[in-house]
Amino acid sequence: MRAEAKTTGKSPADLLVLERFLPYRLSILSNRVSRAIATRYAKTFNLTIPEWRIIAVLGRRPGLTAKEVAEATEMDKVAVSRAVAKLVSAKRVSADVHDADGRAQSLTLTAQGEALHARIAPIAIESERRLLAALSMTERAQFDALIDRLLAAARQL
Amino acid sequence: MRAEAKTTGKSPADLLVLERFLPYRLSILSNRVSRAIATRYAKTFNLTIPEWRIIAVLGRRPGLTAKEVAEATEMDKVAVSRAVAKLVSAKRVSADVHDADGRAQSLTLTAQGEALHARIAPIAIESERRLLAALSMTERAQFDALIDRLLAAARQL
DNA sequence: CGGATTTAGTTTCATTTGTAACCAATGGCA
DNA sequence: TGCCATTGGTTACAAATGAAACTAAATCCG
Repeated sequence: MRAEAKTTGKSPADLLVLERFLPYRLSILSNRVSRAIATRYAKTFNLTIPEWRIIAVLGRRPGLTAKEVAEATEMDKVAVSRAVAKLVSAKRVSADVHDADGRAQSLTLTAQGEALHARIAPIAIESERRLLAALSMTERAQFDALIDRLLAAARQL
Repeated sequence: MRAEAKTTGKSPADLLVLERFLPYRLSILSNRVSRAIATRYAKTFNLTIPEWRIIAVLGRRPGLTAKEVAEATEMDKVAVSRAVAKLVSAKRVSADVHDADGRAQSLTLTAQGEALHARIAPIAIESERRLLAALSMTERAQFDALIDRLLAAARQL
């Protein structure tokens, strides 16, 4: 077979434009959003994103173990361990030995943690609302559904 | 989209469900996709994501300076500096003093870099295609447009 | 010109993050 | 029982990342 021209004449399949490449775009979008939110929480509450996630999940589901928190937040267990340690030492979360398993710990928000949760939840909702203000209601629903599908697809990449 | 039943005492505005929180979902999606792709490139080509981005952008736009690369890839200049250093020492990129500015460098792919680019581009396109296989053509277009809008919105968060 | 200011890129140092090894409690199961 | 593989969680170490200080070249402007 005849060799193709060296630098020109790329076939469409080979044309990679970073700015249009979905994984790249997702990364940029996620970073922009996360950074905006993270700096806000860091300044106001001295809270990192992993800590924030743990507060959020314990707020709705008290008594989870570290492992369950890891599953619920999709963080790995080391990250959870570290964030929990900080939260415990800040008296925002209490860790009690689990009834049925001496290794596991039952994690719950302390009163302080509850108070914090009550303050951050509305802010989170508000941030999301501000971002989504760029879309109509129908578009939001569409987007949400599409993200769901992609999340599932991405699981088995 | 389903209406939330008010079964807890909390008002809707305060109800934060991590799994449905868009910034969280975006982060998870982006991570899954990036991780899948990154491990593949790491194994096959010994290439990190920042390096990969630089190769991608120089492939289409040779002669950019580090600063321009930073802008094009949305990475900060430190990250670019480090990745470029690795690429240069691996002889994948060459950095020549810029004609008009002695501080700047003109970055181009070497022959090796070109060859690498020619190999990774189709793989990238293919990965993206596999992910997007979960969506119909119309949905892809929709999604893409929505991401564009959110990217713009996220810029001024 | 020539000093002050800005800009391109690098280096340094502190933090964060990821991987693997580790410890201790548990659950099989012979 | 008692041994061994498994599991929940932590620790240790290495690599990646980010912020700020730094070098050197360019620009501004008297």
